[in-house]
Amino acid sequence: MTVSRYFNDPNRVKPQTREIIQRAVEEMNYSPNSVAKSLAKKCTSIIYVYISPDLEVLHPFVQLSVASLGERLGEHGYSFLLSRRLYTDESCDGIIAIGLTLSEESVLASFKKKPLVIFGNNRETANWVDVDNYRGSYEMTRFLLGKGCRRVAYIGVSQDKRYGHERWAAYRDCMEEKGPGYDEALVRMCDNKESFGYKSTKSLLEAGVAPEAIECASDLLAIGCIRALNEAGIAVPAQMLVTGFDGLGYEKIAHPHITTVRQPIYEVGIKLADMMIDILRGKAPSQGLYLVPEIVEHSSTRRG
Amino acid sequence: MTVSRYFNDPNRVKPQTREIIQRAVEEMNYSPNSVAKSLAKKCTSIIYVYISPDLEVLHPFVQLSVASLGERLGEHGYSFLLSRRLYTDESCDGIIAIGLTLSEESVLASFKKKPLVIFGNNRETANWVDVDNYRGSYEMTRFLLGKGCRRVAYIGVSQDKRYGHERWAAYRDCMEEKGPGYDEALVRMCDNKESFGYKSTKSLLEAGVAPEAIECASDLLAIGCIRALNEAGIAVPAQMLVTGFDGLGYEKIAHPHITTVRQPIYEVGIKLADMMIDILRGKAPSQGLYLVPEIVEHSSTRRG
DNA sequence: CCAAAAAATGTTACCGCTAACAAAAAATGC
DNA sequence: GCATTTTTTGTTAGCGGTAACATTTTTTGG
Repeated sequence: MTVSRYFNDPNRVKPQTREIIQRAVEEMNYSPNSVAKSLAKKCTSIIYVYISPDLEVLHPFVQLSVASLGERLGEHGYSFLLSRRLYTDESCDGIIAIGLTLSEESVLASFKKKPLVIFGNNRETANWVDVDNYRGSYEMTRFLLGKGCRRVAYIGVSQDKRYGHERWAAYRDCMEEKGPGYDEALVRMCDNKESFGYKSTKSLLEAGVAPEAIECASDLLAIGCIRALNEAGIAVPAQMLVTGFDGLGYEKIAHPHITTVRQPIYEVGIKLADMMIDILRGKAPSQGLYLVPEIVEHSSTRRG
Repeated sequence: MTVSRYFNDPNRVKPQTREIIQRAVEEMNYSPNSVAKSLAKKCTSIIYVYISPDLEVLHPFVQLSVASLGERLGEHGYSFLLSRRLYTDESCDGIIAIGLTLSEESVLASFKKKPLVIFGNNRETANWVDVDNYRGSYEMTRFLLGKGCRRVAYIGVSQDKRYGHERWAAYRDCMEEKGPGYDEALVRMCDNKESFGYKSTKSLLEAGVAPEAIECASDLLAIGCIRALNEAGIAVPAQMLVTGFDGLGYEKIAHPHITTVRQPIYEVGIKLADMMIDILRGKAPSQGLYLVPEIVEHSSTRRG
């Protein structure tokens, strides 16, 4: 009846009637049933956000979903249903997937009915947003070379993580292209944990390769790195520059604060949401989007 | 028709028919529309999880909701809709609220239609789950006294945070009841940041109050505390014991690893979910539930 | 003041499922 | 084989909205 109009476009009911309805609504504490609405309109205003169980719960990308992604969807009138399982259920308007593994990608087939946006560069299947790890890492190496360092050591995350490989490859390429060349003796690869940063640094020091800077593939590694340097009596940044990667909070726990490559995870969330909304509104979106991380300098590379 | 039965209880259709349906389902890639189901059954299998915007996005309690709470709800067939705004919309079976402020509590009135479970000890309004900060802190002080320390210093989180007050009060009471009494000279209150842990420790050292142990109200504070001690050449734990509170990951970044009071945030999520499910199943639940945090000893208090 | 146009409201069918009951088919017992 | 019970399937109405059209009321203009 007219009440439906009242809720969807109050201007389309006569002011008098509007008041009558308003009073009645308040009196009976009525609010429209959005389930019925969804059924009738064949859209739910719900976006299904899938976070791969492969991602640890404490992963910052999990937070991203609650933060910027959720906010942005909310601004456009969408709710989001978080899940760590794949449902075939389709009571949503679209799906945003975070941290998809290859095997999970196959399940996407069954999801083809609904628009899909992925965090990660799935070049073929769907629209995606990703952080350009390669470029961030490349620029960090260049940044250190620009500071006059020649012997830049690298503590990387082992290659079975895609981001670990990308960051390392960028370091290698930059050392080749803009620096003194790539030297394996200056490189250590390990798991992304504080204690491995510590061990790798010790290993570098013991090897006597005498670097002028240590570039770490994560802030966590850099924290361990700085601890090892402290123990060895090597001052940061006076005697050694140290850099990290991520910029999600850990860089400010260490002292000195760590110069890092800040991953724009909030922007990722925004872009994921925007891309989805564009699709739902019928705009043909860009197929893929790389976000460029940015170097944030702190005291671990500031001399004088 | 019979298809509905097939989906809800396959045993209630004849095996032959079952196969026919099965084949048809596969052929047309059919899956039941859960929106229509919700409308007909008048329940949605969706739990609305409200996280107060007052909580920083990076707050571990935000993660908890994605982790254990979400998992548990999922196990029982519920999805959860995360939100940082209060909707009057009622397309959910129940509401779980995290980090409610007092002003938000008033909005609960409008939510009375749906069962509500709160993280925090709202003694009056609703069912709740909370962590017993007082008890955790009390036991930590006792733990240090039990190690033979008499002069236990305290770096606390300022009192405008409820947990800050509770933890401090427990320290005070324990020092009174089980120790040498409460001495304000041994206490510093500050914001919950690494740098304030550092400053407060310096302040304690400069004041010459000569504590044997420093109890910090959070692991973050303890990290700063250890840094200050390192700088001053005071060895932990050899010359000074240090403890933290939270046990959410930070305690393992510092060296030595910090003895802490682990907040059972995963259990909180489980309990919140269980409480909600109990209510939805018609069981009268316990009104409130305190979860007891637990001391986890690491090397920052281990001598010999 | 009346016809025509515009604004406001009402009517009907349907979104896709389930509950509750009705009917038909199969199994059982004597 | 027939009545009775049990199992299986079908029918109907309705969940609470919306779209599309129909109807009524109000406004407008000459």
